[in-house]
Amino acid sequence: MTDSQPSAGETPSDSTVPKVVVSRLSLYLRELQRLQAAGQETISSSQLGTLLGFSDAQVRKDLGFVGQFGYPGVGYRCDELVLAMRDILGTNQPWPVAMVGVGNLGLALLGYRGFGRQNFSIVAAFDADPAKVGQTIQGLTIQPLDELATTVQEKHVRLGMIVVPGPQAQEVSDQLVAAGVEGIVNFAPVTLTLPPHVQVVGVDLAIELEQLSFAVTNKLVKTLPQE
Amino acid sequence: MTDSQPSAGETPSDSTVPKVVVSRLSLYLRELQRLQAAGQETISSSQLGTLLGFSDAQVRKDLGFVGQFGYPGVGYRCDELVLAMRDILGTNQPWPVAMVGVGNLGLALLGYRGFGRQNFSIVAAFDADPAKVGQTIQGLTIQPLDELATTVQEKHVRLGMIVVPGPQAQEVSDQLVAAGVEGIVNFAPVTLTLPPHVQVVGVDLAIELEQLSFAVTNKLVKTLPQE
DNA sequence: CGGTGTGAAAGTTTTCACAGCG
DNA sequence: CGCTGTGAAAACTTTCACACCG
Repeated sequence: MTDSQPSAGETPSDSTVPKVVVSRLSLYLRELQRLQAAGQETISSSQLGTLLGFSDAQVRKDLGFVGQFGYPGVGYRCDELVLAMRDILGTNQPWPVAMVGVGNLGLALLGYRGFGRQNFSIVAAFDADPAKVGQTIQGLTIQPLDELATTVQEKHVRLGMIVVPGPQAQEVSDQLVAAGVEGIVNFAPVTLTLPPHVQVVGVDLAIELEQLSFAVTNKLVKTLPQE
Repeated sequence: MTDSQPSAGETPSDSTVPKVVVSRLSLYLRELQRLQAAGQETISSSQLGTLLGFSDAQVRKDLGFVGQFGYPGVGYRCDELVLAMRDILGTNQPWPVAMVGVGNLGLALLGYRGFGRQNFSIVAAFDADPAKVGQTIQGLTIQPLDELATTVQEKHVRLGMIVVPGPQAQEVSDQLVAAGVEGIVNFAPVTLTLPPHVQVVGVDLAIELEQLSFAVTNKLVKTLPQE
């Protein structure tokens, strides 16, 4: 019920940035971090675009949605832009995440180092299977689901990750919402019904392959960028 | 784009279907398969749309891109539409997949049952680590990378899955392309450079979380559908 | 110069609205 | 009737092109 308080600091993050633009911002950030690590100081929109398969104009327009970062005649300073993108995408602050479902995939995600790089960390893991509860993995003790609400509170968890089989996903999702998470990554192959104030991103591995089988079958040369 | 290909035919899969439409077709198929399993015979565009968070018009337009499947006054017959969608997306035929990189995530994907459901099966797994080569997992013996080309040929592999760390991904990708795969799912957090006839879908788990942290921070209520 | 930021034009996708059909 | 398929309108996104800047 509270109003929205963007307060993102200095960026004009008021207006709505199209979703597709946000997804490209993530790609820019990923590439910029690589360039930065490689010691590159500055980059132009056309260089960055070429690296990712976009036009220079698109890079500039996209960045224009969230601020003004460039130096005419020079381009963008990598480290400055990395900082700005992280601010905008939210990864300058830590994000404690709760995972539900510690099967094959859950285990793998617990061990995935890539999350930490962007300030996400899985701080609690839950499973409905009593045989799994109590086991310690990657330093985390698997908890029963009835501890979810308390733990979310205690550990200031804002995001949940659903890694249970499809048929259980909606119920888990309801529990995460009741516990107060603000966003959910859903690895289960079902569409979740959620209150509108809870954000969701779905990752269905079979669907990704399906997109590919369509593209291959139809020899789509159409679009370029990945992810 | 000028004139239309008036009804008549069955699958006018000639013209280019926008990428965003294809991704929704996958969601329709997923939902339809669930409905079918639940015994539902028919469904209208508005029911299907409601289930997924789309408008009825969008469902009809999307389906209109790939054919004519509906019965006025009735809707769509679930089993018919499932078959048609699978034909279009390519999952009525089997897709043998080669996986490269058998770490945490690779292991989890090897055990993931969801692929089989859509006719994908991982028929070979490769790793550069000599300690892993020769191990048998899920009935598959891990092979060295130098066997990639031969195995791709022998097993008629058309798709590859890259599950190696970022720095190795481009090289692996080059090898997959050289071996003749037509499409790649890339789980490594880098953008690959590929010849234009090879299709790619990128899945970067950290980026998915990033999209969520942006959405949560900016209280985006904007868009609805997942995946 | 080389390169940004940005209006205006072109192109694409979504929504509307309605004829037509079983 | 209820619901599809589809042109036409509206909304949105990308590309173009150019003023301006260091």
